[in-house]
Amino acid sequence: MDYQFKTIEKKWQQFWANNQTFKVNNTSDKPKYYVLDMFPYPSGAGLHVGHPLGYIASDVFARYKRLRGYQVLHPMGYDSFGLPAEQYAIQTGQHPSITTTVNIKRYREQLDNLGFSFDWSREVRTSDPTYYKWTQWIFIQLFNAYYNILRDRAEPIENLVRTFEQEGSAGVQAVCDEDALSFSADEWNAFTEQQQQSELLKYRLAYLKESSVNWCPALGTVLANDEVKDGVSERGGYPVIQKKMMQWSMRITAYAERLLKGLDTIDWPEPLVEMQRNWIGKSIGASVLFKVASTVATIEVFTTRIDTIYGVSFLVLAPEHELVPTLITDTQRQTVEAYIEQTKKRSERDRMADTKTVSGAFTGSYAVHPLTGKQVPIWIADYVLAGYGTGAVMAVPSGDQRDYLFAKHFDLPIIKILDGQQIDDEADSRKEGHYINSDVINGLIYAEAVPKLIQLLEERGQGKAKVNYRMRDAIFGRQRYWGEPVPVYFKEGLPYVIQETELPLLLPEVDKYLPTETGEPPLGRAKDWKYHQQYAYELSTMPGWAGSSWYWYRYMDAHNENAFASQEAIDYWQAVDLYIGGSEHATGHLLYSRFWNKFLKDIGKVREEEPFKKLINQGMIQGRSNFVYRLLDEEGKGTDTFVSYGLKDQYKTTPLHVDVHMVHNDVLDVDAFKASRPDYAQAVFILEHGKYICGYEIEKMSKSKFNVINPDDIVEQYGADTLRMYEMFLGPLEQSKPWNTNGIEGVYKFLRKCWKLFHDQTFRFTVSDEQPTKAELKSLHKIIKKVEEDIERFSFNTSVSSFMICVNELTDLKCNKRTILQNLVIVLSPYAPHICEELWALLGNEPGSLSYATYPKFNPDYLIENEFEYPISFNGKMRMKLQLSLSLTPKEVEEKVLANEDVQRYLDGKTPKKVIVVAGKIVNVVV
RNA sequence: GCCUAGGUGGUGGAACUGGUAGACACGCAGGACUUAAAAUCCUGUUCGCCCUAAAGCGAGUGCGGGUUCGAUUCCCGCCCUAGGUACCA
Repeated sequence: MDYQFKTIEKKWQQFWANNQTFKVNNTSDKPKYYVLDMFPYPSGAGLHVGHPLGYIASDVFARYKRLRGYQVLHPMGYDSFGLPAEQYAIQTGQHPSITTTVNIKRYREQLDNLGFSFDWSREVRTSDPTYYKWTQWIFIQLFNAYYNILRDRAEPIENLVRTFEQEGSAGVQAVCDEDALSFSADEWNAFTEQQQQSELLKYRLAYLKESSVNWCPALGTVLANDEVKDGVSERGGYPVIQKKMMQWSMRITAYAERLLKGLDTIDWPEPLVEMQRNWIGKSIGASVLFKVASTVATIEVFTTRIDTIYGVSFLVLAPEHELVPTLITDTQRQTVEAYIEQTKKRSERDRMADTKTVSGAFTGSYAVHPLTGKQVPIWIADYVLAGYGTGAVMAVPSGDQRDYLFAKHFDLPIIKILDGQQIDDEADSRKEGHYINSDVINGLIYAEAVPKLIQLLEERGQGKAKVNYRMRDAIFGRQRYWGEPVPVYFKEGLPYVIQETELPLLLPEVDKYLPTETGEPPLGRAKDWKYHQQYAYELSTMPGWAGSSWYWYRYMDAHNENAFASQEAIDYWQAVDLYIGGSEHATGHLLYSRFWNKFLKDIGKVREEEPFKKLINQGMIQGRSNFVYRLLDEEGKGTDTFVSYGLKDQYKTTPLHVDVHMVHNDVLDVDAFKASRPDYAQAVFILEHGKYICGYEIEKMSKSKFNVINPDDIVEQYGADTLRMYEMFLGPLEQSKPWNTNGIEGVYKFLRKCWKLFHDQTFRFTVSDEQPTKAELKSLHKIIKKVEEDIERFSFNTSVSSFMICVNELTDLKCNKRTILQNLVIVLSPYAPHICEELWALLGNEPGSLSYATYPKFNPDYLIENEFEYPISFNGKMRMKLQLSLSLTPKEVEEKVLANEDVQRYLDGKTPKKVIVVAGKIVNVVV
């Protein structure tokens, strides 16, 4: 029989499922390897050909590792809480869990079609109560913990309480809110329960705090900074405004330094590491206190250039700075208030867009320079951001371009502080030279000035060295229905977590998925949803990233009812060895996951500081959209005439997306187009060379662009093995590239050739037990080595090419030797598992045993040739080739080359300066 | 602006530590088989020059320099594309 991919693929997919071929245990003599994919959100649209790219790569790798003798954990699950299911519920009234279940079923069918080696017995769904029970459990642990700076780790909040009881707050070094109080042990013990709890909330790692949040009125929810793009919501594109609300937050800032340091210990793509570094945004500098003249108030500023302090000629505060109202003098009141009003009106977006315009207002007050004692004016301006540092800066016009422009604009003094500074046209931020006009540091250089100033400021109590981070604490609440309920109830206005034994706190049923009439989140609709009939539950749910911040541990022990995973499972699997997913999660999921992992380590539940040792970003597969060009009439309205791509510039046309399924090699199937919609039935075409040529563009794959290619269709036409190999063949894994089905024939042909190696002309299975020839062994061992090297460095595309070469060679050699083919099947099986299983069984092996076969050992002896055609170049220019034995030493090669007649003739009596023999194979004669 | 990655035939791409640039595949052209088509197989395919042929010559990896016997690879300057980020003090 010819290569019948449909029968073969169905057969083996069923076999794997029935025999649980890929089920793994949590104990084994084998070394472990953990290959993880970023689990998908099961959207209603299903998978397109772009989604499986990473899954195929990870599956190839997992299968390869299995052949190398590892026990491989390779699971899959669903990040099944999320907005689309909820939006759908709001529109239709259908419970999100139903939508989710239906979508998951479809995802599973599509995934099963591709022959992945997932251990489905470990599937997780974040929206499943047996799963989110543990998400809630982790939340409780975070609530019951604080960050001890001295020991640089999270600790139980009871430790903190004990310290407060015995010593008060004096000796405590912990990460906390700015408004944490100072008190003695006696004072603490005299606090009411309410006072104590409200103080502890300032230390907890999961805490409630009034904060300014991104509120999206249209979605009725709070969004994280990374869910807001250009002032509108990432999902849906609705406007977002700033609003003060009591919000659950995660004290991720406590881990800022560890998150930063950990980046040096993991094997991640450099761009991604860089993104996380920028996101954390560490800057080393100093904070300086400026007294406000003739008051007791002080303004704290943060600077990374403390050495420029003598160049300060004014202070600038953010318009939102809390001290601003007290600083405004009567004469300035009108101007300043007008300015504040004006900045409020400008959206974030406008403020960002126009960074050239200089604006600001003088408050009327002055601050006292801490070192010179001189008075400097205090201004407000919107180039200073309330959310970064202290919301106030010391302005040094000579060294900072923004300060420079500001000083020029408002005619403020510019003080030169370094002897070499060039400040005629712009600020000079260089640190070279010796300080001038700088009192105690005059004549010093940068490296000397900084420690001296810090010491001076510290002695006077006017400043200190300080490290500032850009990263903010992560907002953790969402005013939505379809998420994990926060396991918290309120007693006298203060939050308490529920008993662990009462978990999971189930998501209650509601009549509608909208906010209540009084503006409460949808959970407010759950009547009698109370903790012990008495206290009200928290009504917000957790954000999308909660469930995905620890899921790789649940795969280790997916059905454990007593812990999120057993100690044995965690000890065996440890951490993810290889994680494959998109780079869009750089500062979201991947940062939060590292944070939770570090916390779980601190409380002794897991053993690794970093969860994902190696990470690969697969590129996005984009769609290739096709366009037709509709002729416009004089009024600019569309007509029934369509102009071919090459002629469109001669007419007035408008481009329209056309379904790519009606286009082949950019030529439109005119009849299919006419039949596609009733209003196209009368369509007339202006053709070129008798064809209608479509334009094209590379865009994201989406329904609305009619460019979605469903993997099911490809599998139907060519089979899963072809699709798998083709996606790998398309280009480097990490690179984004448009989908183009044109080249798939080549891969399909390859698999058929493979099949033919094992069959005679009448398609009868035939192999020979004869001894393989040297040439055949060489071909085999080349591919053994190549695939090994390629997979280890994730260069899957070049492997596919090598397979093609190998099979072409074996075909030319008419090789049907059992030993060769048997090994070829093993090496190929990670890429094309179905056909390989079939051939493996045909070769007489036990069905299903291929997945755990042993990867053949490479023997370099077979690659050694006796004769080789040496390229001989003179001064780097190729002149001739020489047949020589490969076993010669470089010295012997040199002698043979120089003795050669043609070489002698070329040299024409001259003696070469030197002869270079590279890697035993290339000879360059320098004349 | 800054950070990061990249720029190679008609197309996707290969060339791993500097060593025969264009592997492999698509497409295209020509041919074989066939009544025909599909399938399959063979030949050619970086560009230019030369040519009856055999063969040969020159240029060539975004642009301009440099290091080297030798550069797609290393260094300097510039241009372009993609992703990230943005008044971060």
